[in-house]
Amino acid sequence: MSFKFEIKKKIEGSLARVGEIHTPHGIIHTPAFVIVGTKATVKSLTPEQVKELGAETVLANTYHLYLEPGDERIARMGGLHKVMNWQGPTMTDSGGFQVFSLGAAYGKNISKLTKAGAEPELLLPEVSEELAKAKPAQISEEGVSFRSHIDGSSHYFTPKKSIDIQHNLGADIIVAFDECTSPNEPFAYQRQALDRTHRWAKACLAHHLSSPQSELQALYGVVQGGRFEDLRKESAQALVEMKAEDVKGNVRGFDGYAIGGSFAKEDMATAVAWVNGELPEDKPRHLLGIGEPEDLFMGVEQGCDTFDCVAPTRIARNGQHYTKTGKINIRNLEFRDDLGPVDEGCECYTCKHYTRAYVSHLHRSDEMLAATLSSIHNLYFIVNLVKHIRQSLIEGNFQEFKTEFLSKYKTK
RNA sequence: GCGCAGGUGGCAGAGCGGUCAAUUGCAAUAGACUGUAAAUCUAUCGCCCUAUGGGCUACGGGGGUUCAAAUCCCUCCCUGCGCA
Repeated sequence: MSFKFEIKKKIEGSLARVGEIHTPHGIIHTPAFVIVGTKATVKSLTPEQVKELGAETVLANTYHLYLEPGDERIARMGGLHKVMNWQGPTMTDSGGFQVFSLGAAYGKNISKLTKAGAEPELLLPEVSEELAKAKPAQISEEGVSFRSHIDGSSHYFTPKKSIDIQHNLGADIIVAFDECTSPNEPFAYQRQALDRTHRWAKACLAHHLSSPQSELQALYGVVQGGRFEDLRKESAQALVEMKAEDVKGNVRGFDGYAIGGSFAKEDMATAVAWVNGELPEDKPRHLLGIGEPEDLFMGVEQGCDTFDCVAPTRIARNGQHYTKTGKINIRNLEFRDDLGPVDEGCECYTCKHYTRAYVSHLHRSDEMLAATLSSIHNLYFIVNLVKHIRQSLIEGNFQEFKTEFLSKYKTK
């Protein structure tokens, strides 16, 4: 197995560490931000642009690629790296998040993160059976039935199926099929969902190790448990204990762990800390779907090695840009005649060559280049923020860097 | 000059006697977005106020009919098309 995690430096009195994840397609220098390219493309960017802005790893999605163009077709085309023309490390998500976004969260105002003091109606249990039926994802004990968001056709995912798809896709790091629950679900449901996620994790591990692909691809288990300390810790422990025999007869566990779930923002740091306190030090930890600057500092501090998030590219397409002083929406009137760069002092391609006024114009006129230039900037900002965090850990001035950055960076 | 069709909020374009400060789209002004149902979604969008209510000014100009007119009539101005 060519996958390896090396810790280069541990930070005293903290869960944070600096490391390297070795994959068949290169090294991920951790802490690292993984760029999301759901449908085997980072929206609006070529792989050359992705590489140039400093990204090492790209994450694609099982559910989306299974539907279109089909994982078997991707395999026939030569696999994810080949079709994308991306030579670096890759990950695929399992479709577990779609269990949530197309299931419990469907049609509701809930997402990966819930605002502090979320609306009371979100805390109410599902009342309408009709509404429940309208959801494209329905969970059963064995798996999840989906209706395609593209054409409405029915599909069924099981742990085994998710792993098969991810084997066909061929990413360096793949993820166990899990149920991402809503933070508003009560303990009893979280308990039940967690047991199910664990059974699925076990099935994923066994199926993965029974395939020769396990020599080439690493599998991460996903910790769930909602906002409950005992469930979170139990989840981490349960996954760590899971073992199965691989094709060569070696008994193996997960190659790494991912932390999943939808959080109330104020709960996230504690949940991550609970989990990482339980996970073994020598395995990489990925924090799924998290990536705002303040969250990245938190995640690193609490012992996470990698992160992925759609925010940099999604908000870029909607005109919003990271700057050292907080996010700005370039479409706003105040930037229409602003001849400065998007973020003063930024070394990205966009900031080196274009003005706020021009980027604003591109967004106002819905030009395709708007998405490209803005995504380059935002991805550069976040990828390099995490690189900077890594450097500060190496140099021993993480706290100083964090304090300085966050004192200037305004969140609303 | 004659005939026909039109002139409605920044633009396009509904409405054709009361339920119209006026459908809708675009533009505009903000906001949201955290394992991508997302190049998406939401709000506001005549003026003023003691604002889940009230007042004022408005559908080319002017004048009428009517309890009531963006909607009907007269007239003037303007635009497009056709014919001279």
